Amino acid sequence: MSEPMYRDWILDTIDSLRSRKARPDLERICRMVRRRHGSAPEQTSEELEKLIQEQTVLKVNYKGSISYRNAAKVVRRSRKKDDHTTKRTAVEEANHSDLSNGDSALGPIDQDETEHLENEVPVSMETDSTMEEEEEEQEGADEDGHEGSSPSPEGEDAVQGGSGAAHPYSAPCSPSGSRPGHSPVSDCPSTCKTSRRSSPLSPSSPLALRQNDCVCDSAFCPADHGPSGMQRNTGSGALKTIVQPSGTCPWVQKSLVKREDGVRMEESGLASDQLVPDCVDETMKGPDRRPKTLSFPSDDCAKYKKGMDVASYVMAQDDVKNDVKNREISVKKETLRQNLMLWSVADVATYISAAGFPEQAGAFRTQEIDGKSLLLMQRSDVLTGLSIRLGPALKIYERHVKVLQRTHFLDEEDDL
DNA sequence: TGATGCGCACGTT
DNA sequence: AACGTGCGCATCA
Repeated sequence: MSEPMYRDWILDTIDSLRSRKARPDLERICRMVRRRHGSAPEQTSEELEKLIQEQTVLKVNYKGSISYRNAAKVVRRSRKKDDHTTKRTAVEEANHSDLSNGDSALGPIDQDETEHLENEVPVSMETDSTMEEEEEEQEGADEDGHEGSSPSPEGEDAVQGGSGAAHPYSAPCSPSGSRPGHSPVSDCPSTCKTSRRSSPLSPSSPLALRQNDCVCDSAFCPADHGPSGMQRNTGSGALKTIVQPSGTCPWVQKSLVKREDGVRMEESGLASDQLVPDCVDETMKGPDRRPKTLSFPSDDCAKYKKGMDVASYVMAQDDVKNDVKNREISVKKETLRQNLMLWSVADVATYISAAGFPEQAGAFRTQEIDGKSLLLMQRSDVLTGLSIRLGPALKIYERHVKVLQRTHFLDEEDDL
């Protein structure tokens, strides 16, 4: 994790640049940090990368160039409707929903966020891995996309859109299939159903939260998998949020669940639809997006479309989704059980941030809450012991802490 | 010369 | 219409 001091410097710098309407790019950030604090650009760059991995800072490709966003300040423009979340499993909710918190909205992750980032393309680490490809290649899921797969030529260039092209990325993204080799940063156009991509992330991965929803959820693979980022693309413009994986997360094991019917689901129990960092997203996107989250094989999709009205189609998807979710959850639970005790303070903070509470993640970090501590936390600890606002605290406790604890302890009981 | 301020255009919601 | 973003230019130190 990055040092708190650097985090503050960088976030302040990003805020400062934004306030003066200057693009918060690497060059400006490094320059300002050096000027203000005397820190070497290389060091700043390094710390910035860490922040990106922690999702404290979002790296986005906006109008053709890379920009950095203060995740805590990314505001979602539209609120998602809560009802959408109703059907989700507790786990899912935990993961997604909250994202919505006002601030969180910002959270890079949540879908909303992503939405609002519209034009931004998430850039994953230097190279973005494309998630799209993953779909196809998936089997190998891990490897592919991740390590840096390809530089993202288009990623940035693509963006070239600077021209204002409305959707610079659209092309690339589009049908994921369209571009086989593509750029690492692929975006999925809205057309891409989110569901399609399976994410390499492990369900438990905090980061995972964000990704999904995005339409393109890219798989964001934390650490182990190299740069996988979450990408989201709004149909419209091409926004990709980039979330970078953090190298340290234990949860990285990926899990892809493949259904018999061939549908690949994201394992993350976390939400299939949620995010993102993207992302970024917010976890939940509007209702309209939900359907996308689940991907059906094209045939099935066609069937549904033919025989059902939209509502039925959506419901059917939910059913399928739930079914898949249950499977995913079991996988997730195992992963969680194994990893939660191993989560470091940074992992917990990343999780909280990824869940849509970047501002509150710092409190967990400050109080040095690691996986073990998280399991011991009581409601009052979260509500009053972290000095965070009540609203976010309640959401964090009910949707995340409690869920994680429950999942963890239930598993233990099962083992006994 | 570099930092900063800000009008304005653009894109999305 | 409101809002976020950032280019491009003017101004300041």
